[in-house]
Amino acid sequence: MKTILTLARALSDESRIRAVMMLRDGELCVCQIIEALKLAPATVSKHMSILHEAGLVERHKRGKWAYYQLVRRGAPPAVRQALRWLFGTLEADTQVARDQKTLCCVRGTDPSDLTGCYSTTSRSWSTTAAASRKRSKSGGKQQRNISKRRK
Amino acid sequence: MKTILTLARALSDESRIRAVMMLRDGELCVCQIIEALKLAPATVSKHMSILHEAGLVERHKRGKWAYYQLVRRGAPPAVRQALRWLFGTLEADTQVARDQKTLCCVRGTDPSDLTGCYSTTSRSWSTTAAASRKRSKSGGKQQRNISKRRK
DNA sequence: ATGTCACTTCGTCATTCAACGAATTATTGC
DNA sequence: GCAATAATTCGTTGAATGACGAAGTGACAT
Repeated sequence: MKTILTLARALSDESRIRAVMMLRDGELCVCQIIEALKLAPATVSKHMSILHEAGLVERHKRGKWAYYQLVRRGAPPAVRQALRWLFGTLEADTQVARDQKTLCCVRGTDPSDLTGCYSTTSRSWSTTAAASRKRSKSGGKQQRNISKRRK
Repeated sequence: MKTILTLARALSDESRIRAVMMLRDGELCVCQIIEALKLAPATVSKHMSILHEAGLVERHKRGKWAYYQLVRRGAPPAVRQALRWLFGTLEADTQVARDQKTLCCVRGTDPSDLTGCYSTTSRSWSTTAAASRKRSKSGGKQQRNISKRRK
């Protein structure tokens, strides 16, 4: 019961579902997930930790980067079944498709080129937003200070 | 995405999971679920409404009683897969087993013999507990909504 | 019609939780 | 050593959620 409750809770947040779906094509560095979700590092870290505790993802560090990937063999049936459920249901989801498109840009990039998330000269979120905007080539305006990511 | 989020949220509460598992062997009256979960009527009603909105259960009234049952055919794949996931994972769960044992007593009882949940003279939960204790071995088979007995 | 019963809905309270900035840890490079 | 970077942990805040009692709704009995 505790198992399935932890799993259901882990999957009851849109950002975490998106993160799981993003990992379908292979491991990702935390900074890449931050890029795609456009959330603060602290928030993404917490999300990944929740997914990890539910047994859905594995973590391994390489250098100063932390990479997450979906659990592989050895995963309990409850977890694998939950993942199949997700994959099957979100096959044609628009948000998932958008994220995959975003990851096409991010995946080919070395983590060291994604710097900006942790800039000390300005807030992380705004730097993150600015960086992503620069990458996506629109030098538009910048939404300040409030991020209302509520599901 | 909305679908799977609603489903995951619906299944991220222990009481609701227990309710779903209890319905595996057939429909139940709300008052029977109240008995088994030992929660206030208002709380159980809300839980069932959340399960209903997620597409996991159906509701139909007979007389003044409301019965819930698991969705049958016609249910979307996402829902059926979620249910299979639950059933498979909680196959040997101790809480689910306890509930089934409780339901052995409650299922054979006519809803009209379960009165006490809505007593106005004392708190519902304590009355509920008292009623369940009092109603030790009342025979009687599954009957329609005919109140054959007044207390 | 009046009352009772079986919920359901409403309003409230306490807890949980997602989001963030700040502080901390860990790793790399100078 | 020291600074910079990547990620995590900590502490706070506001929104969502679960619990309940009270009030409302509809069905049935008298």
